[in-house]
Amino acid sequence: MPERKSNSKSIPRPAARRLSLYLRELASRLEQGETTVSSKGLGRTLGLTDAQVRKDLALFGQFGHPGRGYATSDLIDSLRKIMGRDRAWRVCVVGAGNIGRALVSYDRFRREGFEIAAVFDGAAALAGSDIGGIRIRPMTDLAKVVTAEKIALGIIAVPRESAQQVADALVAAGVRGILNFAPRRIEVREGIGIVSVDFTVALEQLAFQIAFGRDDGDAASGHSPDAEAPTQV
Amino acid sequence: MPERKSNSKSIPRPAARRLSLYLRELASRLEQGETTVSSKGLGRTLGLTDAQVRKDLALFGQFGHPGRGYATSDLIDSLRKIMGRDRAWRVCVVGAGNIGRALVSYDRFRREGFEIAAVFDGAAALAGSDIGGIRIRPMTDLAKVVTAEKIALGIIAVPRESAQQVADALVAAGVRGILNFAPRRIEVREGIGIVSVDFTVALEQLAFQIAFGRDDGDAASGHSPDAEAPTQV
DNA sequence: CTCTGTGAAAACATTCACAGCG
DNA sequence: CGCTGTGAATGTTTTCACAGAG
Repeated sequence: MPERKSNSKSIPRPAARRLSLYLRELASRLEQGETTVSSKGLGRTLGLTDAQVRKDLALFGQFGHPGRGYATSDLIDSLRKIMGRDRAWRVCVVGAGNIGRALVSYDRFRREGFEIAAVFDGAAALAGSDIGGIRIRPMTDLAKVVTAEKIALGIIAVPRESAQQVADALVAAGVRGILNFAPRRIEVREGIGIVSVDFTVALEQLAFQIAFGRDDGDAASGHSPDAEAPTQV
Repeated sequence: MPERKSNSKSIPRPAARRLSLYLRELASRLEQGETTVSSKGLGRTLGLTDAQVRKDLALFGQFGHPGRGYATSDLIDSLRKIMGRDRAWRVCVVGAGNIGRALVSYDRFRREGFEIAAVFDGAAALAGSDIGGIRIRPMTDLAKVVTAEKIALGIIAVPRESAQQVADALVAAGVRGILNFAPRRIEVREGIGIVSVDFTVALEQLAFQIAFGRDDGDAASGHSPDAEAPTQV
């Protein structure tokens, strides 16, 4: 087996998750007018130690100012860049059922730079109708539209049975990553990103916390990137 | 600070996540008629090593048969019991917007033993209307209904701004755990379960995988239990 | 020979603790 | 001082590797 190319420094998996939390919290703080934050303050509201926050940020460079903390706005800019959030992502949703429709109507995606550029559904009956002004297209148009609209990410909101097949079609059409809401593991070839969210698993983790009496508070996490050699939720 | 009571043996946090995956995969295999599974076979389809699977299961007892593997049906029963899935859970949804409506219509919850017994929304305008036959009730009825309907879990599907307040109301009403879809960390007192799912964070993890070129495939995970001394997604 | 359960080793992640900057 | 960045220490999770059961 060939050596796996290890990007730059290789980011601890748990750290990658936390980066999103930092970004979300920082945006909130900037809105509150906090122009500067300390690792202690950030860790406090996220339930992490100050050392943890500093270690995570230090993975990508030196963003802080000794004695002063981090400049909120600058740190946001840096993190956005690191996470690929410094540009808009064009997204398509496959499946116009309950979940698909809710996602298409979820305004936050657009505000955060994830623009839903197309919606597909296999049911001929739905083709031509629309969700909040976005037309539902037949699956047969997928490859054509993904290319024409420069769509980089696909969201799977179809039943379990057709999920892998849809994933294959998305990858063949050229998307670079998939967010999967179907309750099964999706396999994609190396180089394609994958994150899964399973609502039932999320509720089950909750039941487990209660039934088993976990006392630690961190842990399960509702979506999981289940990539090439994956774990998934 | 007092010693934290450690339940039974204390389950590795990542293992708790995987338990849900085992259960989901096992159910699928039983349906296919596979009456027996090996740690290797299970690990294979979930992207885990066989040793990992055995270690996880061994945390709770001895379920396997050397030379033979695990009896699918028995293992499912054991895992269901361990995870608190051997009984029905009554759930309420707070927020009748896009996400709330999609969740109420998500049939899989009921099939898996999570029954949505009530839906609440703060907007007076919605009170009285219904979603798939379930009446939307005003927030003022929350405590009364949670008690009367013996609701144990609450799902938060309201905007960020009111999420913590709704969480407090749910806990005060007596729920034992909360599944949060609002994009912020929710604080609950010790003993109350919490898992969060943030769609934007899920997409962001995907963007990160692509932008940063992560090559490992496991990692981020879309929902996170952000309990008392939490981490959250 | 197949496959589990499990100590022991290795890998990984978090926390500590402190030098050094402003 | 307050606060960052970081090696060293500690704690946790995964993998290895094998004894023993069927």
